[in-house]
Amino acid sequence: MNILGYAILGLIDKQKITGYDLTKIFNDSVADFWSANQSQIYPELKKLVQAGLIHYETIIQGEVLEKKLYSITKNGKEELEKWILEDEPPLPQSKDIFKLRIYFAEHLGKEQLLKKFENRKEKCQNLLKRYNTKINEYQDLQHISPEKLGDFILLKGAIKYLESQVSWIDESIIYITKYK
Amino acid sequence: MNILGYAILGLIDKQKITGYDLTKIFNDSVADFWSANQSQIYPELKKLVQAGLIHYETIIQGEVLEKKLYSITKNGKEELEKWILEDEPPLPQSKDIFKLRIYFAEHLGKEQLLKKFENRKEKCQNLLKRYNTKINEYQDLQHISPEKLGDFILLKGAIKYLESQVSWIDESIIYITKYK
DNA sequence: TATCAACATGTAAATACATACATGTTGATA
DNA sequence: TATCAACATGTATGTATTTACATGTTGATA
Repeated sequence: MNILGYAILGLIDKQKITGYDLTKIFNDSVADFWSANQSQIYPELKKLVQAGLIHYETIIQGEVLEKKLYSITKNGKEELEKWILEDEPPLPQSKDIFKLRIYFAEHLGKEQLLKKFENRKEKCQNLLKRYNTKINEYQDLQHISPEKLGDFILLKGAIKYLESQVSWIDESIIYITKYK
Repeated sequence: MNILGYAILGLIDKQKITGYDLTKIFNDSVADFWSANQSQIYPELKKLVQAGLIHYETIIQGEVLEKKLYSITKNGKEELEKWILEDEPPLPQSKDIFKLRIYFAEHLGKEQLLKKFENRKEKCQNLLKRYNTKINEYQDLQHISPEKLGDFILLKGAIKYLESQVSWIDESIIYITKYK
């Protein structure tokens, strides 16, 4: 089974959910460490049902609109837990077009280079703002519920990452200004 | 044209190079922001030749071993520069199995969770050691050559990222110890 | 009551990527 | 001189992912 399958399994395990809402989650809340298109999700859900790891009940929304509410099976829960306990793979490699272009910075003038960094900084700060809003919901750190601890730690990680990016960008702008 | 094509174009532009050495570069020096398998590279080189963006001379190594030394064409250089100047896409999304599993931390015991973080920390520190060795080659910051500025800045970025990761992990270990 | 964004579920086609297969040479060293 | 890691170039197959297509409902609001 592929990783997306486990990701979906884990999300369904947290709560009964539709394919549509799964899609939103992959584009919002978990986008920082996993993502998937809607066109991947529906087929994957089908596979998981066939494998007996999840099942669904059909809900009628309004007059006729059918939506499928998925939940995890005992078998699915077992598979999920087995997978979570597996050894971790090597550090992931990310692909970053911006950095790739910076690697070819010989072709860029000083101003063009600075502009690219300023632009990147803005993007980081926008995302940072969103994440900071989110983390304010976790005021009561002392009594954080066990099932929210992972979410909180990951959000902290995303924020730390973005902050380090911004600090790197500021530093880089100084280097470029001085030495380019 | 896909991004790998531009990546290869840019690398060839820096120096005449073989497919074999390109492969090594994608697994070593630029792996932090781009990567590619050997099975992608050879077909891509063929496409770039067909598109007239690169060409090659055949070199004989030893008695009979033929290797193809690629260089960029005028046309290729133009395409490359056009691409480098393009607007930057949104912040890249990376996929991280470790973080995905942490998101499902309800299923992990305290010790298991701590072990995963310790393991991650070790991996970060190993890579950090390699990068720190690398950056020591750039002592003469004052007179850094313009074509090395990008490399240096990116290496700095990779190090900053790993350091922030390690700091995040340490912080997380404290949270887990306290609140799990 | 018309409009429209959000809700809801899927498929098709193309591209990108990883893993494995396949073959042979060179050069160092034991 | 036998061995073996590194050099060197490719192809085949399967999987993962993206982009686009395709259709219809619901509920808010103008």
